[in-house]
Amino acid sequence: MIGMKASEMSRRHGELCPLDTTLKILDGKWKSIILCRLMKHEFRYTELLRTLPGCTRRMLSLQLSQLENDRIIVKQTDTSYVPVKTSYRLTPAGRSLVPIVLAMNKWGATYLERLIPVEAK
Amino acid sequence: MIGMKASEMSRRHGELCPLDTTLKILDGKWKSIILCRLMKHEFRYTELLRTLPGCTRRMLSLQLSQLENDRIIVKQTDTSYVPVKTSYRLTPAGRSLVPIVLAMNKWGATYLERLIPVEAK
DNA sequence: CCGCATCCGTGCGGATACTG
DNA sequence: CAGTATCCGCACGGATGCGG
Repeated sequence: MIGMKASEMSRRHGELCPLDTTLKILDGKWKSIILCRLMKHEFRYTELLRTLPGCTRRMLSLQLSQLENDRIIVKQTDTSYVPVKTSYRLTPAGRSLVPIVLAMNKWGATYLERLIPVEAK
Repeated sequence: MIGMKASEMSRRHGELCPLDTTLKILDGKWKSIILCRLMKHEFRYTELLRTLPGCTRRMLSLQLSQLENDRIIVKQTDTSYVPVKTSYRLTPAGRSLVPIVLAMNKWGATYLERLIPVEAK
């Protein structure tokens, strides 16, 4: 089950569930925030790393390669430089996910606001 | 970190991230499908269990109690019966999540369709 | 009918060191 | 600069049994 694509993972309930496919794609400690970065513009690897305090190179590589396997982002490697320059940007599929990510972010913000009075009592 | 509410969990990147709050609420093997069931109508515990092939009582209880802690669903207990009758339904917060769940489901379906030609080659 | 307690395997993510 | 390799702790979820 390791290294499997999200599209192959969503048969957990017997049938293939599109909702779980989407959730699986977003599942990973740094994926959501990486998508938030990449929806602004493309990023270099180290540049991206610097915007993610607490994220190790290992984790960044893992999350990026999973997003790449799921065709949400693409890596571009420019070998005409030494050391090599790589950059990451959203694919069409990745861009089509942006409105949903924004909707989830907005829902979460409202949820947290509404929750404060409940938590405080 | 165990038994923590989703609202308390989303500080992983230092700042509180509403997007991660939303993802955390949906994070759990059976939560998405439970929400799919409860958006139709309320369910009894065992009735719900029968619609989730492969889900154990332990897992159903776990997922339900987490959704309850996050104020997405409410449990109603009718003690006038023996054995006790319990049922679960969406809260206002839970109902407000439905459009997003539907959007994710739709996005996932389109994603899987588009992927088939890519995977096949 | 509706759970909770316990034990346990597996995989995620942290820490650290190494490389083209 | 942009990764990979290895080791490891811990939480998630499966299996099973008990209880109000």
